[in-house]
Amino acid sequence: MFEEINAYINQYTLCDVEEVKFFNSLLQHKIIGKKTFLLQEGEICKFEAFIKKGCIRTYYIDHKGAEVTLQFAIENWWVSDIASFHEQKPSRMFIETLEDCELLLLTPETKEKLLVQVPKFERMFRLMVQRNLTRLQERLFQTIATTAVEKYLDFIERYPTIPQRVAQHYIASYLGFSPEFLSKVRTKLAKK
Amino acid sequence: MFEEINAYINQYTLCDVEEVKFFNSLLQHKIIGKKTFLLQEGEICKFEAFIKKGCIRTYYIDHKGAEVTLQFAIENWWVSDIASFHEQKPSRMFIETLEDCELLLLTPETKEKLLVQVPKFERMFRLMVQRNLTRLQERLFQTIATTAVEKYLDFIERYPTIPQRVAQHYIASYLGFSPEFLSKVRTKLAKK
DNA sequence: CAAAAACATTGAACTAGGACAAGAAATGAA
DNA sequence: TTCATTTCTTGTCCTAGTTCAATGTTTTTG
Repeated sequence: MFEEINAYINQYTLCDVEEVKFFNSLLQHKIIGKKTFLLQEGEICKFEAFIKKGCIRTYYIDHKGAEVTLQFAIENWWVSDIASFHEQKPSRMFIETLEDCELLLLTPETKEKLLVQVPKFERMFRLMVQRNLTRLQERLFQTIATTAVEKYLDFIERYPTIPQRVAQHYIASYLGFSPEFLSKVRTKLAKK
Repeated sequence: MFEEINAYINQYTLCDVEEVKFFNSLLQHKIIGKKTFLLQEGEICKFEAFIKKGCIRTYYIDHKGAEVTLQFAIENWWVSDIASFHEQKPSRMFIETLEDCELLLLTPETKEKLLVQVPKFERMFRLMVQRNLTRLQERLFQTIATTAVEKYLDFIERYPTIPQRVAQHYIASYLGFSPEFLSKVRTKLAKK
């Protein structure tokens, strides 16, 4: 049940058996079907979810009604709206399963319990957020500085398994352009 | 000397006098003139700098030679290349003073010492990075989903003091468009 | 397995913003 | 206080990406 997540945390902190046991005891196991919302705009995010199985997408809706995908998360990733989760304030985003999923959840309460009992997890979460931040800085830079073709090529190189798992227009909404244009980019690349 | 930074950390954690003293003892005071690089691409970032006085900008240079500004930092903000600092690997970015500055610096060593001696600082740094991440998520969304006019209006509302302190073309490079176009946006807005 | 729904492709007309060039204004250094 | 440098503005032409609409394809569901 906990192999994947324990392997994950081991990348960040070395814990003894008791600590790992305690950590595992706090996790809530959840199975959920595809095309289901874990969070919708306006709700308060009650979870940080580790994905054991499946694929999840987080996105915003802009004032013209268009979706902007923030993240695709697959096995061994975490999903949450960090701001909403930590400050327990209404979220601006949607979190939706794209496939049937198997998740392990922390709640604000269990996370807090964990951090109080085993403070070394503070460091792990800090490092996780730091990586995330670094990645997002790169992505912002790319979004501003590169062309559609470059963005697409970088995406399929960086996340080679995602295109096989999610609809193409979701990828367009991640890269920041229209589905039609992504289609044109792809045919252009295919011709070469 | 330490009023500002101690007020800053008090927002995040309550420390007793001894802890604060220890924290302060680790900080290195630095005065540095304007138009000076604290970090250049390829170098390893040796600091996290708290700004007591002055204004600093961090930016990337893309493969066409154009600058993309990641952050303007002023009094009571921190600047660093987090990825380079923590992993002690070469940076992709430039950090440059725009005004004469007075800084308080942590190095990888002093930060580590602090975290070992006073682990509650782990939490503070985690929360700092989390806020940063949240803000960057919003900014990415905005970059993708809004027009130049909207971006500019949001910028001057969010950071009203920055336009008086930095050259306009830096703001353009933050917002992700050309200086000429920002100028046109501004004249258009002025006419209304 | 058929019908419906969701998704992808292609083309034509359009637009937000870019690139370039030239001049005006501000800042700064001696 | 002048000359040089940097910054800002304005105009013209150009292009990457959008929008809309039509058609084809794949997936889902009853």
